[in-house]
Amino acid sequence: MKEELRLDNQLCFRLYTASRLITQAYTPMLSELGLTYPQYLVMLVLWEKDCQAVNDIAKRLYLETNTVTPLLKRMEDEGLVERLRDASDGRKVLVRLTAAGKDLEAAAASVPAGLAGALSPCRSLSPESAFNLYATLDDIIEVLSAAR
Amino acid sequence: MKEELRLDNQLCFRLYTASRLITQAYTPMLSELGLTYPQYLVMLVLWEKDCQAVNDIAKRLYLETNTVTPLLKRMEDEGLVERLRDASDGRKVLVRLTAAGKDLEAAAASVPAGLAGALSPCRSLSPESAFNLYATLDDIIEVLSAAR
DNA sequence: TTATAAAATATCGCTTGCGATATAAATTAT
DNA sequence: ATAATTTATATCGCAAGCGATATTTTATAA
Repeated sequence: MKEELRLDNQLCFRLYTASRLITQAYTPMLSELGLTYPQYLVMLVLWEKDCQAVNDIAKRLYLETNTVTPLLKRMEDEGLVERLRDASDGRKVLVRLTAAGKDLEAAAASVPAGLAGALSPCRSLSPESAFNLYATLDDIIEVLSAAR
Repeated sequence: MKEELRLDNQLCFRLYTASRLITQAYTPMLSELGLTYPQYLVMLVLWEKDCQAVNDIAKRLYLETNTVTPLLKRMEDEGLVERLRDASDGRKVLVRLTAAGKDLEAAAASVPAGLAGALSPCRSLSPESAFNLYATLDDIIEVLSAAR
């Protein structure tokens, strides 16, 4: 068979698998907070800057609004956020943290360290190589998101 | 806010985003072949070695059988594979390429080059740094899949 | 001003992905 | 040999993720 079609030669397959496995590593910690992984990402966005429009959140996460809208509705049902029309632009829906949503940040503070613990056996994640990994992934993200 | 909770400091978010964007970069090429990205991965597995049990395919892709079973059913409906009980072990279902599934390999031969083209503006994907990226991702995959 | 276009969000339909669980076949223990 | 366990696959329910499309509001053009 063609060498290029070998699974082991696929960058995408590694990214896809590593991404899924890391999400799974988060799951037990996040389920204690009552969050899924994409919901956690939304919370990170809102903890950085509260009260953002749906579109702003979607862009920040490189997701489409048709993914984010139902996600936010579920989070509203959970009492994490509230959604309200922007008075100055009736098309926009602003998403704001509830008190419970704000409180969750303190509980989430230990999550990054928990994940670092799960990844600690990775010898190839030295500070230097992690830095290189970040740079390469950022490069890929920038190139492919610009192409869209 | 805590520095560790900043979205830009999340390795996982980069992997998650890069993975999704690369999958999207594949989509136009794969839809010409009538494949989704996970279906393409199954085809890569079967082109390497035809006639494998559901479980073997799932393990190779680090997926659960409850993901792979319906995926394979859809591929059977598309006429890409056929599924048959293993005569020597009635629990197993063997998955075999149809003639159409085999023929698709030739048409897929240009896909890796197409993706390489989409990624070609990435200056940080030199052969050397791609090699490092592979090694780091393999390390993460090995550590996290062993932890499960 | 009125028609047209653009922007923001939402809806619909479909495929993944996975935890929990069920079913059937093979293996092991008693 | 029969019961208990393990293995392999499948079913169910739910949350993403996204292409295509609809709806509403704002901005722009005629």
